[in-house]
Amino acid sequence: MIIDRNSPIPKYFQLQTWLIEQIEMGVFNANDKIPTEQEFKNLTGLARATIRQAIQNLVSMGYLLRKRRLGTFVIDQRREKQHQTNIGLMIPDIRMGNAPELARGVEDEAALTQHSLILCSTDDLYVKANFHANRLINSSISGVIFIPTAASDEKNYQIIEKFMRRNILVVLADRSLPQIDIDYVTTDNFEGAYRQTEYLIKKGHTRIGIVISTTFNTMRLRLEGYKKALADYNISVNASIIITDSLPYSEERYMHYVTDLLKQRDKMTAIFAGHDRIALLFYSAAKKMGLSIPDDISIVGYDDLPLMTIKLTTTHQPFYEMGQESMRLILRRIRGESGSPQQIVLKSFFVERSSVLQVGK
Amino acid sequence: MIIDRNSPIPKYFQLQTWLIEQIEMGVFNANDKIPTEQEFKNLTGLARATIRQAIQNLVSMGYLLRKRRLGTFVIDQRREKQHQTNIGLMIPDIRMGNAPELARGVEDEAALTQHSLILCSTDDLYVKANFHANRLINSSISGVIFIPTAASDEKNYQIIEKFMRRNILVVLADRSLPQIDIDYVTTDNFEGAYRQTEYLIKKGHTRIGIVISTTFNTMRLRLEGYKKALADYNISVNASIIITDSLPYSEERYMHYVTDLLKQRDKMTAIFAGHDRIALLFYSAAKKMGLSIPDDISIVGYDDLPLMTIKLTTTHQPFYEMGQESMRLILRRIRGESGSPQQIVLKSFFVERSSVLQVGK
DNA sequence: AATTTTATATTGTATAGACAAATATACAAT
DNA sequence: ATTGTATATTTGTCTATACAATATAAAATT
Repeated sequence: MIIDRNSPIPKYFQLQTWLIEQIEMGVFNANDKIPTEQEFKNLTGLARATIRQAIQNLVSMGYLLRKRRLGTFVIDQRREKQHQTNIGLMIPDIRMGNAPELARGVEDEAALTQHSLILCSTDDLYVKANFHANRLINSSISGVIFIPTAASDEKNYQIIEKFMRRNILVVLADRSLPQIDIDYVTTDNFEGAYRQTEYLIKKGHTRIGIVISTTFNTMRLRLEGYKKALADYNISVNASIIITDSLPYSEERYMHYVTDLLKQRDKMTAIFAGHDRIALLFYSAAKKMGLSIPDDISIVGYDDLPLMTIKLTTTHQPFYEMGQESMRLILRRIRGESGSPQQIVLKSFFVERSSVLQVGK
Repeated sequence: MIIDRNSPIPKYFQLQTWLIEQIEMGVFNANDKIPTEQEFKNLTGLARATIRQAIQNLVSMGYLLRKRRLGTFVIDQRREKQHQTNIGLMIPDIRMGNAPELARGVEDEAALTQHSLILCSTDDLYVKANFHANRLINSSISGVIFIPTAASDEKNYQIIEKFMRRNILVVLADRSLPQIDIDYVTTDNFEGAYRQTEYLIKKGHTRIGIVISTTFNTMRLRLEGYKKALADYNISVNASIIITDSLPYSEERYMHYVTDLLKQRDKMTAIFAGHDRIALLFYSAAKKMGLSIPDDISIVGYDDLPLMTIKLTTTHQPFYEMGQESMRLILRRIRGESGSPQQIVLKSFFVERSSVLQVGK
């Protein structure tokens, strides 16, 4: 039976753990009435006070609710979860690129339903992500928006699983991971890059270089988009002006690539910079080498950072909306919407400024 | 005595409320031993089980701690507060200027003690600040770093008081408020502006204009620093080239001021832009008017935004450190450090680039 | 049909008493 | 000096019992 009278474990405690087990195993479901004190007395042979002690403990632990004359009922744990109103945002660095836009999108959407945003910067490192994950789990969040780190896919899965094991909702933003079926929100990197490369071709450019990191699948998709556009227009490219690097972006390293490429500028008339910060390196390097953009070389970027005075032709990614959508996904799941994982791909748009010259004709 | 035997209020409840009163009134202090069950029995005439019921309730409410053989002790509520590990950051907009730097400083410092940062953007509006304040209070934070909004001082006080009434620690960052004695962290805006103006003077400039908002005391201090430097060097200024505005910054309005000022450029050789974003407007406007910086006019900014390609001479404000210091102040208070409110003024430093020309000589 | 009363089941409050477990302290034995 | 033992104290566990309060459901009354 439920109670072992020879055990040194207190009887009230035996009853208490048995009850918790039943609830967690779903034998007693949310809002179910559990046996009355009298029934437990008959069931276990314990004194009413002992039974009360067990039940009372579970009441103060939030498992049970007692109603005079009516009985004792199991509290809906999911409902309780709705009262947890914190959402984690794990982002490489709030100071980087469009991270503030994304954060603000999440925040505004969260505020609509009285949710709060807990900010965690991972610096793209597994160790930091893991550290913050543990903290977030401890402070009992109901969901997390996670931008995978630059670590291996395996490591990123570990982080995600850690959340999922604890019933914390996970949405990936911007970057997705292969072989994992989970809600995510990203932008049309392939299409955006295709569109942008096509624009260069239509501006008369055929010799188009690219400098891009391949750390994240977003970047790899941009590279694919660039290649597809060239293929579709039957343009073959000199492999020496396709510069890729699997390590995360660093200014010094990329400054080398940029300078190298500018030195071989007889090989090309335009360059696709993997993102706006790389494009800016071209502006700096060009200035040093006495070159002018777009007169000596055309440049396109990607991201549309707020650059104020530099008129860079680029693709705007809707980071604010990405934040909003990620948050909306989590909220829908919190509300109990089930169904297969959703992949939301947001439209980016091309912004024509004046860093590309019309050539030929 | 403690228990009224004729009252319809349950006796255990009477004892319980009496105990809470004693604790909250400080009759029983943190770590004090309260009477034993036997003593309470003699004191109140209640049965031991009834006394236990009262005490047990306070244990599960977190007021008391029982130790076998030793007795029952009052838990240090302040110590307990350390277990609430969320800190609010109320900032105008995470996307604006150096807000991400500050947020990251707060976050990194908070992470050291396992604290989390809840991000709230106020858009410099009282209503939003109030909305977030209510939310933060509900999610039980232990402290808040508040950057006062552009609303009246009175309204800002209301927000602060709301937190203080609930024993939530408040630290002001960047902007301080008059007539309120509270912890704050800011930078040496007066000195920074003085230093910068002095630099212009030493570069041979005597006719120096300024465009600055006076909404916040940080800005007013910069204006004071500018005026003091000129006075110290016996330079009198044409009031028409001192342009101030008490409304919060808006790009369109300031573009007018900037353009106006550039049109009267015969009146001056250098301009002190209240902050870097205003300085950037000068770059844009100058470009349109075919002017060159610094050849036609010298510009200094303030803030040291990451501008990449523009070589603006400006003053760097240590926003990351400001975040760190704000967080450290809160942590010290959480740890129970008392003492009068602290005002921390961080040193900013002048960054000489190439937006100022040597004149005269 | 609507209202009031009554019965009853269930939890809530309260008492009395007994023994168990733990631990600080003092003291004894090794 | 360490280890073991005894003792007193305090909280912990458990039983048995009694009556109170409350909400539902059934019965009685209007």
